[in-house]
Amino acid sequence: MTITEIQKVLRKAIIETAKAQFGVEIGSFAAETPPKTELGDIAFPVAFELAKQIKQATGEKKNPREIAETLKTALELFDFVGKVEVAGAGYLNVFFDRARFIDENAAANLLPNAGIAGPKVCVEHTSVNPNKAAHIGHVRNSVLGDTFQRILKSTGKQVEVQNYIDNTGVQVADVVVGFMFIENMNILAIKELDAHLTASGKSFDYYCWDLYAKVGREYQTDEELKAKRAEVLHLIEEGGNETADLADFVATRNVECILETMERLSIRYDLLPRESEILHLHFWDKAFEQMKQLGVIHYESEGKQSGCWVMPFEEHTGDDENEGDKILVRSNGTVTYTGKDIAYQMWKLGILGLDFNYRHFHKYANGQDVWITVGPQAASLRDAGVPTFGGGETIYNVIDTRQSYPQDIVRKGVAAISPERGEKASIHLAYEMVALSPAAAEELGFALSDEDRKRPFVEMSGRKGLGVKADDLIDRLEAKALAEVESRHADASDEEKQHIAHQLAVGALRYFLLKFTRNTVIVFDFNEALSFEGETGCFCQYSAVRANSIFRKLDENNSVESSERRLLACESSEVRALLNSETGTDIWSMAILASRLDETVHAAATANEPAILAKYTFTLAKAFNLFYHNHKIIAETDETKRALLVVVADMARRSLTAALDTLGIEVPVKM
RNA sequence: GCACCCGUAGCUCAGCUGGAUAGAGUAUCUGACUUCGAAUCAGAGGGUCGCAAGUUCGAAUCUUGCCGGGUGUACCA
Repeated sequence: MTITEIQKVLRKAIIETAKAQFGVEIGSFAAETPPKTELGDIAFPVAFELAKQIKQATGEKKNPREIAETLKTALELFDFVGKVEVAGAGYLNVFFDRARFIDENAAANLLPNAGIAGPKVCVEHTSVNPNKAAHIGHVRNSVLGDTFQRILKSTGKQVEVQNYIDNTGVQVADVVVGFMFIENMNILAIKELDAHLTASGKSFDYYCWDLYAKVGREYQTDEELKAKRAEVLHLIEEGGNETADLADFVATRNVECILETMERLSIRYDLLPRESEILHLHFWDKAFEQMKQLGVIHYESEGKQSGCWVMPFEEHTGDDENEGDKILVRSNGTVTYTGKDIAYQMWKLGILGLDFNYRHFHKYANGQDVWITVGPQAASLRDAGVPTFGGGETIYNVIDTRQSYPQDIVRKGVAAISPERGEKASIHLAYEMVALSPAAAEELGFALSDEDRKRPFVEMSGRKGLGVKADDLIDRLEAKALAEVESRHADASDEEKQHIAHQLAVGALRYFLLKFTRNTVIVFDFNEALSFEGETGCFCQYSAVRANSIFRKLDENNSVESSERRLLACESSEVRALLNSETGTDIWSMAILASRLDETVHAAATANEPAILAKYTFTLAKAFNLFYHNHKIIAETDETKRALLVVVADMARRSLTAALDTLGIEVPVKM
């Protein structure tokens, strides 16, 4: 039995006993992990709550300890329970039958549900405007989304990963304005430039990064240029003209660059839905129709919002008469972003009644395919082995917390159309931004105002060109890791050294972004981000590498065969005695910690919080480091003890490897 | 104005639906490589959990009010 299963059985027993003995119905109650193994494996502080309820129901005053004693007797009947202790004022501390538990879990799958295709869910993340290179703030989004997606898969969900491409928005328009009216380039010239950049080892998205910032600066003084923006935007939205073609090329090239950047971090997608198709396939019209029919939207014929279609949004009341309303269609007849997003979310949930057309976009090195949406003219491409996209049972949108308000409106809009799915089907996975300390911003060569310098942090801005570009940071991490690998494994081939350096860089960056909980603003610090010591991905990888190294040695010596490991499986009195000794408790605490992976992954999925898994992984790595320091596994002369150490070390390394894998971090062969 | 988030060790952060002595990393100081590799390990110092009330067997956690910081609040996307 796994811990989760044991917990379930114990809970049920407590509820039944409480009912039978005290006549009280207790609903949910906490099960916690005691602070130390010496205090037990699962603790239930349930007696306090029961005492209260008994008093309410019968007027009888019972001591929590007394209640706990009664429950203890009931729990001790289970054969997987070693003993139960009543501690403190009424804690119920359950100790497992250690030998039995290890016997059952030693060879078990640590993530029993992984790979089982349950209901389909959609996770949207990244969604970087395709007009520049990705910076570290975008990477936080992608790493969070990708890790969360992996967590969901580990709990048995079928996951579709989407990266929304806003290829017809103002941000793309800005860069297009830059190309057309500052650089005076047409699409041919841009293609030439692209080829030239590629040949000289530079990238298109970096060029756009600078150009975008330049356009932003020019706008401040050049009103004429700013006027071009609306013009260009309109042409892009409309499609079928030279400007739109140019924009499409620019956006697509940036998408390719961003996908490459993300692939460096083992982040991949299944689908790239584009805004251009949402427009051209008239998703909004369909949603609009439904909203009108259902009466969740109404036409304003007078007042400030005269001529607009608005959706009431009661939660947000203010002084303004129309504060509670959200405009979806402007008085000039065009639809707002919120309106388009409602239609898009409906598609994701499979309730729009329209679908995109699709084209194969790219095959990743690992064989995974990524598809992109295409317009109506390519309808014939639909049936050529195209997978089914959208229609998720639940949809997760990884979007930074500053978008909470618009996200809330979109979710309520969708809920108004589909009350049966309600607001629960759509989850905003909000996270705080990655900002720069004023010092770091100046270190990057940015002139700050006196006011900015006094602030706790300054936010990154693509528009201003202020930010740490993802590829730059990965490059720095790889270079630093390579130097370290070089100093330790000078004899390895260059290819191998680079591969290891790459794995370490990915581990460092992913862990760095995951160790903070979502609602913590990360004030970016180069020293911390580039560190390989302490609470880092590298630390966790090191622990796993050492574990593998021990097992490699074991195999070489051939001293411990798998059969010998199974020796432990017989619950001999020897093993029992050992496990209940003081060193045994130490070994046991390693085993039980390694067994908490599944529980932790579920907790992370339920709380929508990948940091929970990251913290666990670090704790596990740390515990294993200590474990192999305290216990000499290969050199252990007592055969029984050695077998036990091997089994437990194996549990730890498999758990650690699986945890790292779920975080998207690989274990190098050496480091 | 209103809404949401944050305030925990010098610094950066955890702390699960209230529970056991509030924990990590880092920095500082002191130890440990003839041992399964020291990107490691051990030890030490370091806390009025922003402030004040309240709820109760029990509060870093829940409620209220203050103080300080952040982010939103468009016929922008």
